[in-house]
Amino acid sequence: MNDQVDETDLAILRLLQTDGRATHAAIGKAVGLTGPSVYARIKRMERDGIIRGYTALIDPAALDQGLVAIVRVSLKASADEQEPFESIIGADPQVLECHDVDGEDSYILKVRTASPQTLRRLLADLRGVPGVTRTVSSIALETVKDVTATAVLGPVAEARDSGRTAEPAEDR
Amino acid sequence: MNDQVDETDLAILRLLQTDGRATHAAIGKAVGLTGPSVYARIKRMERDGIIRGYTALIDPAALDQGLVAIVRVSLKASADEQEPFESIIGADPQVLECHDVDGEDSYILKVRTASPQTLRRLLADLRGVPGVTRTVSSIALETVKDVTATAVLGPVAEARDSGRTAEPAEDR
DNA sequence: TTTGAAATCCGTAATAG
DNA sequence: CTATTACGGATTTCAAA
Repeated sequence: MNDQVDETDLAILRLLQTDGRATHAAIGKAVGLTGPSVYARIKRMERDGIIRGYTALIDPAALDQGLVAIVRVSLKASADEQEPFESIIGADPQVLECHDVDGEDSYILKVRTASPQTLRRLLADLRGVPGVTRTVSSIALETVKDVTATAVLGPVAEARDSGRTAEPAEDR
Repeated sequence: MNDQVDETDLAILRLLQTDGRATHAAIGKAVGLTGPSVYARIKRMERDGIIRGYTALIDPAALDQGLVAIVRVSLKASADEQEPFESIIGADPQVLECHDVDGEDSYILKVRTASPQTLRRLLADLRGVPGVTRTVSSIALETVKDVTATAVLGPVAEARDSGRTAEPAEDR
């Protein structure tokens, strides 16, 4: 499943997550390679889908999207209700995340809006989607942390535990 | 509060969110400016904190961080319990988001781990933090959507039309 | 993986609108 | 005040070994 990602690759990924516009030469100096070597590794990882792309991190407040809310959505338990919901979610740029979760809820969303009023409108839209029976919103008073960078913990090769598939973590 | 961000800036931000490594020349061609003009605008937005940085988007599975969970945390209602919690959250690279929310919960986290076992370990750490009285986890069976790009809906700091523009501003 | 090289790009400066 | 042109230096990208 895991493509070959050695430690040099991990170091490159770490640097690219810190600065997505770092030059190949600078990356090379940090990892002990030359510019073209770094270039080749990056191109390979882009081809393999390990690097999905690059993006600028924008201050949401500057785009008048300063309000964050987590929305838990309950959907009627019939298979054909998911399709319209997910396509609407995908089309709304104010919905940044949508996770199909186990447990009590059907989906958990992270949304960004300009104000409580625009959030209200968004929630009204969500509740209008066929199958949606309930939404519970939690407005973020403050976002303590919000990073996009996936943790780069170490070489992927080692298989410490590959137990079975996800079972609900029963915590309370 | 809003810095001056005109429609050209918005177009640049949109392009940079789509491709954080786009060249100034390419951006310029798209928005009708030359490379140096784009460069000046970008530098200004970086200085103003509108552009916070650049990052590569990495496939979490390639870094063995394929499991996503949303964790709701309840904290004892005393002011001095927040500090240790937030500092621990900030130090853990597996905690990607932490929102201080209103409502029933104290915090809502988004975490990434390798497996249910590592999630279990993370939750055990969280429950060990002084003041934490309860955690409720929802494991993502599938992440339907997960974007970092803030929606760029339209001009923020009011724009009086200077002629016809391609993209009308919509209030949402 | 490295070196080399060509095309492109960046970033500054000076100028013009 | 912002955009454009001009230009030296850096970077990307592709060869070849």
